[in-house]
Amino acid sequence: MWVKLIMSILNTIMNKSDIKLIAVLERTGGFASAQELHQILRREGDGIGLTTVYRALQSLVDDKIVDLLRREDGEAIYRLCGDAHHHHLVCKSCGETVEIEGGAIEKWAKSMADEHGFRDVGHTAEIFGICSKC
Amino acid sequence: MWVKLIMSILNTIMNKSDIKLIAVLERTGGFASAQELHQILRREGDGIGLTTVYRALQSLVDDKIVDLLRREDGEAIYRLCGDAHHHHLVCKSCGETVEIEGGAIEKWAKSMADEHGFRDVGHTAEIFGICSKC
DNA sequence: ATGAAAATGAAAATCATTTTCATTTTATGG
DNA sequence: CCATAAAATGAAAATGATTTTCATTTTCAT
Repeated sequence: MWVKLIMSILNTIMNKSDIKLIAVLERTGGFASAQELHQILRREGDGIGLTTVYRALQSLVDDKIVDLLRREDGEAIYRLCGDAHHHHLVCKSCGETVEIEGGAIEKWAKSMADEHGFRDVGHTAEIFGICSKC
Repeated sequence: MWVKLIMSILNTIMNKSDIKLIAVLERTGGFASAQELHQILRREGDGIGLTTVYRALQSLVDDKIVDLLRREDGEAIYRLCGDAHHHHLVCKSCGETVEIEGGAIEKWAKSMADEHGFRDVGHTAEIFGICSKC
């Protein structure tokens, strides 16, 4: 009975495809584009359609279960919100990426938001340059 | 004679279209997409083609005369590098944008780059949330 | 089981961006 | 000034991610 109620509530915001996508994102554990996620599922034998992948990702973003970011070429990439929040230092030449800690950014975003009366704020911050090897 | 030499040097990195684009970016003074810049030039009677606008913007980006950023929908937007470097606080609901100062970010980017041996670093940082009116 | 609502996916549509290619403009040496 | 090779241009086609359409399938409550 409780299970049924809880399931019905869950169903109002989530369906099987949503769950599949969450599972893949969890398994791959980082950023991935819709096209990549679709290919992974296909490779695993799931016949899910690309359209459904896009729809599921959209609804997960709407429900704030998944974050949407952009690659440098403009392609959308997704990651589970639950992932430890970090930023990236990317080499423009070889593409090497280092995950870095961004405590300073969190504080900056918070204080700027407060100062201007914004709420529910998120942020993006990436650093790009040339790594020591290049 | 000097003029000729200087012009020939300038011509190796810049042509008339490049200059047109710089002029529009200067006039509009902020971010604009390739399509918008093309429309503005057309409206002003310039018959420049969209292809040329894209090519000019690309070469200006390569020469670090123009910065390339991304709107939330992934569309590329451009601005003159010379513009005072600042960041944005954007309302996800109504789109209102506030320019904010980012001294803390500059320091963070610098120290992270140093720590990991990166050079020639740039960065992007935007904050998005819900403004007081929404 | 049955009908309504939700989910699905194939194919077409969109839209920014890039590529192709034939034409025009520009610069340079004679 | 002229010929010509190189650079620039733009129309149209190609590309690639994303969205929309729409007919079909699945789910679910009755």
